[in-house]
Amino acid sequence: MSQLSEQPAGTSVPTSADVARLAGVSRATVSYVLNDNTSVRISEPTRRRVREAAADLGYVPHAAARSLRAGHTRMVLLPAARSPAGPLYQRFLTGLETGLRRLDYTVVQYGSAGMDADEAARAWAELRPVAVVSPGNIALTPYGTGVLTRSGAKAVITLGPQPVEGAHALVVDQREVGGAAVRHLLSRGRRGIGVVMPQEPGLAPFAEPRLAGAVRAVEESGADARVRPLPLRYEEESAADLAARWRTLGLDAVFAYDDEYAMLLMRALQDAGIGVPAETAVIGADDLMLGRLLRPRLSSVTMELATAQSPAEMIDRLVQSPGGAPERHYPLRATVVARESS
Amino acid sequence: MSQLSEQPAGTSVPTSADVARLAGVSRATVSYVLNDNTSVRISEPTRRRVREAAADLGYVPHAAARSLRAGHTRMVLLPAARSPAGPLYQRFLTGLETGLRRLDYTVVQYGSAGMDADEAARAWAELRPVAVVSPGNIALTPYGTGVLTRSGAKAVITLGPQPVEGAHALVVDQREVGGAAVRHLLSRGRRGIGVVMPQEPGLAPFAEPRLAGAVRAVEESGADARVRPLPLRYEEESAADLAARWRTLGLDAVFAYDDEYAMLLMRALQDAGIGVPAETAVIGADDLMLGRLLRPRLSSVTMELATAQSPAEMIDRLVQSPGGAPERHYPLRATVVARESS
DNA sequence: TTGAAAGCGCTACCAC
DNA sequence: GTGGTAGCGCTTTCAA
Repeated sequence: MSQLSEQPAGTSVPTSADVARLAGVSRATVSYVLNDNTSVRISEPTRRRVREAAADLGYVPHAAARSLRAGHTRMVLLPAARSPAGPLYQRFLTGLETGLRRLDYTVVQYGSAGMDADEAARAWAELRPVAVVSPGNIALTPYGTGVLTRSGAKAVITLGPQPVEGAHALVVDQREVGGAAVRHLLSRGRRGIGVVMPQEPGLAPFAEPRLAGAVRAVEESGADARVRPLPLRYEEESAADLAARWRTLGLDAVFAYDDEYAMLLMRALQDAGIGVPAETAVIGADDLMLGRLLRPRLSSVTMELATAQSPAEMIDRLVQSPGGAPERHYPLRATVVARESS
Repeated sequence: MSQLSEQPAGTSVPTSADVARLAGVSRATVSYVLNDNTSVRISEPTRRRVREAAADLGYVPHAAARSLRAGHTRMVLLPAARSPAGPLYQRFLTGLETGLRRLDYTVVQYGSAGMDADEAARAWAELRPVAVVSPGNIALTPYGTGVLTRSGAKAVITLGPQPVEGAHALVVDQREVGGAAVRHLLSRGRRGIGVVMPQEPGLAPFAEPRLAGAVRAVEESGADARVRPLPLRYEEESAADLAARWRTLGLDAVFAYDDEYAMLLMRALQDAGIGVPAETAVIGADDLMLGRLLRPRLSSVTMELATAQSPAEMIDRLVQSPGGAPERHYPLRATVVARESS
């Protein structure tokens, strides 16, 4: 058994008072030393004694007590995304976390499985986060933002396809994705354009605006073209059904929602003897590696978040000067990577 | 402006004292009512007055204050997995979260980007979680588990490929995956077996044991076969290089680490004119949908966690009766799904 | 340079 | 039935 005891039932977790006792100083001094408080001068020997005592005891400050005393936390809460943590969101998350950590925030993802929106908002509020960044597929109601701001959150930010009343928004406008895809297909001379609508739950908030953007792009182009939504489940059978009906649909192109659905559909089309791109052009989205491995190589819409400030800096700014009118940012850039399938 | 004010600078967040004042009762009564404390009888009119006051003010209890008073939290902390949130881990996570929430725990993922292991453990300990479940690719040292248990964590559980001293472990023994793949290939009469070793950072803790399992499976089979590790980056170029050298390697099969690497490599082999499975058999792992869409259809090793108790129940049990010897569970079942590529 | 003490919001013990 | 109040661990003002 090591010298650091496993607290066998009786022993309790060390507090700053324990450190003070062991170092032979007061709790105030402990606090000064461990927080490197500059507004007070502590002699070097004392500092060392305190640090050693803290290390010996394995002392770790109690975040709850600290923030209770401080009257606020530095916690940024991210409701954990429900369904598909796509590569874009994954990158966003990593960047945000590192950025915020650098600014000395604590980043916490809160899983809210099986709560309704307002219930979840109250659960988040109990932690008194200084900011909440809510991904698009998590419901955040105006009531929810109210609860959060009233509980002390200085910034409530949504990432969804649509803004939420009362909250700042990084509007990831999915219409751009559909628009870019369709403009590309039109420029290739395609006029009968299918748009895959995934039937998986949770994808509708992304799929609907992509379709809307596709429709709008056709309208704006003035071309004599049409857009047709194509419901599809992420299963081979569903894709085979669609492919079997394909020639009755009179389409010569399809925007397949994303690369994974594109792969599914393209495979089904090819198996049904429909030439890609000869007879039907296919384009996906996300520019996954897998698209480059298909034959024909899959065209895709890439997305990136182009914000003036980094999201972390934006949050920091909103936290430091709260109370401004809700901001709306539209940072999504959609670009087509044309390969062989379109 | 709605009746629920946005706390314009001056107003502060409502406390139970505010609720008490508005309801004309004491803070104690507020606490009794809002927590449905049964050991004390409160009249129905009073209950209603309190609830109404709380709702009017938008009162949300302060988790930090509550747990400070209680002396413990019900927070289960999961260090956020760094790199690849594979489908297996994704499912595990969702199940764990719902299970724990049902048992009234608060589940929180803590992003520890860019901290070293011990630093991270201290950061987690500040939140005084009652349990910590650490995924495999997050480093957890014996020192780290010490810090956590000493700070009051009743259960520290690792999910990694290897157990950690002092912590309970759900050992996801990756060797099984390599073993299953290789036994399958041997049964197909293959004798020169390559094992892809991804060069991406963070995958080594998974890749190494898979290789080890592959080697052991060959030894145990007594077959006159050999295993050869094949470094590969997840890039077309790297795969093309490997494919160009393929015939010099004298291999007739490859376990490609997972389905994505398998797809990459299979494509490169085919492009280099190497027949799959005629000349070389290929098998991946994870049984992704994409494998079924390839031609030939990709064989794969599926994994599932088969635990006696659900992980949530296991955590609850460990929390309720702490202090037992570290448990080791080996819940990984690896099964081969043989398709056309092997 | 250090220490004593107040008080953050909450719950639970004990009086009334 | 309801209220007063101590005290969880921490920081910070004020005194010494």
